[in-house]
Amino acid sequence: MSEERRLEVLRAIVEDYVQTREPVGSRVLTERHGLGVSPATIRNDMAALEEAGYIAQPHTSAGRVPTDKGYRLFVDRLAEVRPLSVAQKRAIETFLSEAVDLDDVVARAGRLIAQLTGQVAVVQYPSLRLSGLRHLELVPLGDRRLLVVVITDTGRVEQRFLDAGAGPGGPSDGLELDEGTLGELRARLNAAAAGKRLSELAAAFARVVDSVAPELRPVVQGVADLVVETLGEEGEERIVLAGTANLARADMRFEQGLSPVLEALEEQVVLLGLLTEMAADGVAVRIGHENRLDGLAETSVVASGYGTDGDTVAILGSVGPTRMDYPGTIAAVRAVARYLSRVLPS
Amino acid sequence: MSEERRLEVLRAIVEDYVQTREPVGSRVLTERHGLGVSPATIRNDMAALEEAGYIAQPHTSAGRVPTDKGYRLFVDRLAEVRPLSVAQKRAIETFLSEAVDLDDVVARAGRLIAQLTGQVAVVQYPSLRLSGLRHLELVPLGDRRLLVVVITDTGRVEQRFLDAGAGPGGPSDGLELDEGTLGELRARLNAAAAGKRLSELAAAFARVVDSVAPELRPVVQGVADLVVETLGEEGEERIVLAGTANLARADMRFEQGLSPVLEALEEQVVLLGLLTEMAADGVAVRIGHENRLDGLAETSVVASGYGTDGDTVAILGSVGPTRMDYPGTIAAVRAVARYLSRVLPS
DNA sequence: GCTTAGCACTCGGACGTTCCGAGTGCCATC
DNA sequence: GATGGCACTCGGAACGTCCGAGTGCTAAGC
Repeated sequence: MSEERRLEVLRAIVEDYVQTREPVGSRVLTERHGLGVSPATIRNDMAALEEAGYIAQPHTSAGRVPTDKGYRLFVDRLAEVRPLSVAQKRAIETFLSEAVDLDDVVARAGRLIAQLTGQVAVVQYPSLRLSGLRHLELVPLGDRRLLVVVITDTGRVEQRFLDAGAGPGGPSDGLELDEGTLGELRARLNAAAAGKRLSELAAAFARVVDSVAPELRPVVQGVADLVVETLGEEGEERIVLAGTANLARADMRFEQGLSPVLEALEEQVVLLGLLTEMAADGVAVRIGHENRLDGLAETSVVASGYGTDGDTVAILGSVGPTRMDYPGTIAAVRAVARYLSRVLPS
Repeated sequence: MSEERRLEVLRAIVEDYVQTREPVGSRVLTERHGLGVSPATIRNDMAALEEAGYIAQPHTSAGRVPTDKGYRLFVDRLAEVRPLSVAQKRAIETFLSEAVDLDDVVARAGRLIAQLTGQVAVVQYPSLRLSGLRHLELVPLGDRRLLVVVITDTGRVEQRFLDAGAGPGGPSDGLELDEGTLGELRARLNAAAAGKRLSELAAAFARVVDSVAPELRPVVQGVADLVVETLGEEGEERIVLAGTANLARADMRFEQGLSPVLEALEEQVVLLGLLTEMAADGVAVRIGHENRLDGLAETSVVASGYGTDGDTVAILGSVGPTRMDYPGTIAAVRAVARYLSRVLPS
């Protein structure tokens, strides 16, 4: 009973099951995959594989089905990379390069993954915390309110309102924040902050605060606080989904129904946590119960980071049933992550 | 056979069916709703209602089920408005007012509707075409590229790249778009455009183009074109969904499965078209086949416009099975639309 | 003229039984 | 160690029966 053949049997089971969605028995295994031994032999191997926890029987007198552990072994040792076709690669490249802005880039990446994998795509916007500041804009709204617009070097644009009259020691009622004053502030703040990461920003702003006229300090401080808060805020991470309809396709029966799956996907905070955990070099795979979320117990997640110059600024991936085409999904996710990194504003 | 009682019977059928999800027969009708007549009488009325197309039998020896036409009559003439509780209203108000920016407002509105109706929420971002321009920002990116940021009076922020060297008669290679020049342009453009709607913008910009130094004209023209294009572009309309998981709940069986429903909801362009069609004073209802989308043949859409000062700038609504609680859904959609209008930046 | 009681009729779905075949584990043999 | 043979299990399809909800119709009643 060679160890090698046993693995071969596992691979055959996984591939067959992924394709047919039926528990696979010893006979079809010998017929459809050229294993060159008899069903009885296979049965012995299967018994061993079941003993070791790689496969299981839904019920007596049914074929075998891979377990999470079985898929894990398959992904780690048995799956062969299957590169995309040239046509597919070109399609990805052109589709992404036609995007008009960051929203569009992210949306297109999602649609690509959903389409290539036939599953649900998850794409995180470039994280604000990992982005540098490109430009800071102050827009007077009248009534002493300011609109602060933060533009990052990853292309995100965030806006916040600031009540310039608020806070202790706010400017006296007579203070005018005219376009000239604002322009000066804008120039100074931008000069101090350009290109800086969150960790360096607070200090840079502090120096600006000290350098302006005393009556302006509260306002500048307010702006500085708001910017730091905006870039650092956990809640501002954003995720988009695509291809949810794929989950409802007939060939995607989930044991527990898809309610829990959809619910898990809607919990953006939790989902984000899962993705963040998965950040790693290259593509990471979480199978079934490996991701702790109950709703995703019957699903696997294939994810990869992306970002300019090897800097990971966010994560994207594909979610599907544990019984998914791992090689294909991994190839698709990797390809989209790569092209996305290339297209991002640098 | 009074006309009045017949309508009463229809109302009872709709209400009972919505609640129980079972075809309703003549007996339970007399028992559960105080109609004061015998089952046989009801049967006569039912035969008439069926003849007129308001109800139907799934099969012989089953009770009756309302048709789309029946729901329509119910909504138009029989449904009583059921105002939300004070607690609910307060919850809406506080939850919306805690939003930190437009994205957050829209997302929260969606979650509210999804939660109040137990269905899928659809919320459109304030339409760019219906928004006025609040502020225009020009950010130099070096290499003669500009980032043009458009901020509307509805709070949306859009960004576009502009290659200032492109186009016929572009600036000579030596031309520097320094901060000073840009500042001047920014001020002029904003002065010309502030508060203007799309229709008036082109003319206003044209005057600015004429007033600047000849070598700057191509750049200014480029910015003007880009802004007009951005505000006018159909593709830039945005929609978010919330509560998709509600569709998968056990009590939401669709005849055709929910695949077509999810697919229809993912087709943002088509969905947007549907919502736009529904724009009207107050809340509009589309029942079953009334909305032409095949995927939504088994669903109804309840939608309402929202916007400051009675100006409708976008639409939001709820999508659920035709067998939905119309009074409750209508009340929820209307309430959220109202509070949203109040919270929007004015 | 509308309402009602009575009654024959229909039909979907629940329930019980049978039957079949896929698939297994084990054992003796090669 | 691999294989053929064999008894065994069990899920699910197929089929028949039965029951009751619900109907439409007719004739009698208010």
